[in-house]
Parts: sequence; structure tokens; C-alpha cells
Amino acid sequence: MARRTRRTHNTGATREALMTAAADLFAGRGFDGVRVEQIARRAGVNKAMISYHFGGKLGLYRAILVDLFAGMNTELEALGRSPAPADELLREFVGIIASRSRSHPGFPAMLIREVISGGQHMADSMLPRILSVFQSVRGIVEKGVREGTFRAVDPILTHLTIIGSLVFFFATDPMRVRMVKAGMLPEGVKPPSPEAFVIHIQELVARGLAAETAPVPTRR
Amino acid sequence: MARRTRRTHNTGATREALMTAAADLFAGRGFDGVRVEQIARRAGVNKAMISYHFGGKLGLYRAILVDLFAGMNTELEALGRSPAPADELLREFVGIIASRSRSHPGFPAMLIREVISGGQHMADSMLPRILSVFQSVRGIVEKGVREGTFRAVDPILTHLTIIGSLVFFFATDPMRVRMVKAGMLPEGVKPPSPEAFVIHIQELVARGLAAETAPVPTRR
DNA sequence: GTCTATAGGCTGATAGAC
DNA sequence: GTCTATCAGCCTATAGAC
Repeated sequence: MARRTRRTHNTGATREALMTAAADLFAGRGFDGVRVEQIARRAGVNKAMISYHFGGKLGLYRAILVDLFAGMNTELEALGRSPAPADELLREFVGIIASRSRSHPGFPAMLIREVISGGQHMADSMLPRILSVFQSVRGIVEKGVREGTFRAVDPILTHLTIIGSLVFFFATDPMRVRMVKAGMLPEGVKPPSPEAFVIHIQELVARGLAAETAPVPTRR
Repeated sequence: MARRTRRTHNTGATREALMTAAADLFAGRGFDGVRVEQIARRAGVNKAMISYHFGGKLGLYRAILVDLFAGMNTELEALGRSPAPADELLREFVGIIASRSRSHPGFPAMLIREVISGGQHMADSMLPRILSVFQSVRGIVEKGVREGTFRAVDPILTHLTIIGSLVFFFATDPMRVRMVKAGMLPEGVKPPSPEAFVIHIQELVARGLAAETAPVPTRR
């Protein structure tokens, strides 16, 4: 998966510095909230390099998005071929989204911002990459229902629940950081670790989707 | 709760038109993605009215945020005083967030954008209003654990899961609309209705938090 | 591939008439 | 309370030297 333009032995260091710096900024302030000069400064390169390497601010933004989804989908592909039971696959799905959110901190926020805006900066050709994440969950859920380990839940609803709570958690870290700094958190309340959240989601989903082995406690 | 300046019988129609139009636009494109001229046009009033009534673009944005949280918290207050069992209260909490997201369509996206950015446009004095939503869930969860209907879950994790999946669902409607328009949805896949999602979340949470009456099926 | 200088366009705010 | 006209500042993109 080499880049294109590569004549010298400089491995596109400028390119990558720009993408890393920009991902961080775009995540925190959105496309319109970031100045190209700011990206360049943070990346330690010249402003004009953005146009040279990416054809402009939007090109840079899109390149980041493509990279993010490509990596995500590559990692998820293995799940579709695994023979593991559905409930275990779902746990792994959660783990993958979480670990990727941590290795690429800008991913959750950029994804959310983009999706919230209806994909304002995405060409139609990018939509399948988003759908592909859903297909991954869909396959697992349908498998679980078929095998009788899950109750007859809707794959879309399940997907939206899991991905929504996960990306929300990782994307909202800045707010929790601020709360702590401002000393606003109530007594005995501490921001949860990513590990704790992942386990919580995995457990909640496993129990919540489990086929009826016993009736649900209360009911109105 | 009357507004201030009201000499004539004009009930601040301009003010409200601006707030409604702006909420919609801010939700879809973020603070920096919206032009004041755009807001004014959509509201059918003059550009200069934004400065006159709100002191500027930021003032308008903040006024919307304050209104949104005030309404939300007012509605949630009743939950804290209700004698209903915890699992029912949690269902109601979900219902309230959902119905408010529908009556104020800009709410979920504005909330998410703001929280993702670490509250870039919020003064410290607004932070308690966000925390207050958490406190509401916290009270319910702790009650359920105390009464033995919930297993010993962490209120913060539970709160983040519920609020995250809910606001994500409602805020991402634009993307689903686009998917449909682009004819990109796979065979037999249709965007879920808000009602279906609410029920799904309520059910998932009720089952997922229920105290151990039976063992969870599979375990690695 | 990188940098400087600059152009060209747009943006939010306000002064002042009504 | 509302509107028109206007301005100062800022932002992205690029031409052209190295």
C-alpha cells in the first residue's frame, strides 16, 4: 500500500505529519473550526505544503477520512471469516473499535462530526465504507440469532447502539478532561477508564442480547 | 419565565425565529460552519438583529444551548422525585431524552458537537447543567442497585452508554437520510424509526442491567 | 519539495437613518 | 426594533524563487 509520488527516500514525512496534526485538530474543532496555518504549524511544515500534497484543506481532510476507514475496515474483515460464536465476535467487534479509537484518537470525533452533518465532506463514493462497518455487525447479529444465542434483535438497532455508545465515549473524553480540570465532578465520581467502559459495553450487550433463558425482571 | 425587554406586544418573535433557525443550522454544520447571514435569511429577519438581540453570533449560540439544557433538566427533575421502581424510571429517562430530541431536533447534534470539543463555546458556569443530566441517571441506577433490581453497575458507565447511544441515534439521522437518497442501503435494510430505537434501548438496558436471576449464556 | 509574498474573497460586526 | 451600507480582519490558495 505505497503512496504515489515517492521519488526520494523521504517517506512522505511531511504528508504524514500534516495528516496526524490535522486529524487531531479536525477532531476537536471540526473542518471549519481549523485554520490551515494552524495545521501547518502543528505539523512543523509550511502552509503551502497542504495544497501541494493534498490539493487543499478539503483534500487533506478527505485523505484522513479515507485512511481512517480503510484501517478500520481492514481490521474488521477478519471478523467476518472467524468461526467463533456470535457473542464472542461481538465482544471482539467492540474491542476493535475501542483499540482503534485509542490508536487513532481523532477517529471517533471525526466520524461523529461527519455523520452528524450527513457526510458534508464525503463524496458518495465514501458511503460504502461507512456501511461496511454496519455490515460487519449485521453479519454477527444475524449469525447469533440464527444460532439461537441472541434473541431476535434488529441488526441496525444493535449496530447503532453499540457504535453510538462507543464513539460517543471516546469522542467525549475532552469534556471529561475539562470537568476534572474545572473541579466540577461530584464527590467520589471519577472519569472511567477506556478499559472499564469496553468491559461494561461488552457485558451489557452480551446480557441484553442473550436469548430468553429467563424472563426479564420487571415489566410495566 | 418571561424574557426581559418587552415593551410592545411583540413577543420576541424575532428572537425566537433566530434561535430556531440557528439551532437547526448549528446542529448540522457546527458553530464555525454557519454564517450569520444564513441564519438571518432562514429566520426571515435582518442580519443585524443577531447582534442586537444576542450581542453576536456566539451569544445566539449560547442562548440556544442554555434553553436546551434548561428544558431538558426541568423535564428530568420529576424523575428524581418519582417513587416508581428504578427500571421503570430508566425507561422513562430514555423516553424523555428521545421525545426532547424529536421536539428539538437540533438538540442531539449541538450537544454532541459541544461535548466533543470539550465545551469550546461554554463558560464553566454551564458545566453543571451537563452534569445534572448525569446526576439524574446516577440517582436511578443507585436506587436500582440498592433495591436489588440492578446488578452492581457503575452509574457513569451506564449513563454514558445510554445517553451516547440515544443522542448518536438522533443526531445521525441526516446520514441515514442521505444513504436512502443515494440508494446505498443494502437490500431489505431500512432506517429504523425513533420509536423502534427507543424500545430497543429500553429493552437492552433493562435486560443488560438486571440483577443476576440467571447466568449469562456464553463466556470465553 | 519547500518557502515567501500576495491576491482575492468572504465574514462578523456596527454606525446611523428610520 | 429594524434595516442599509460599509469596513477591517481574516482565511485559503497560488505564483514563482530556490
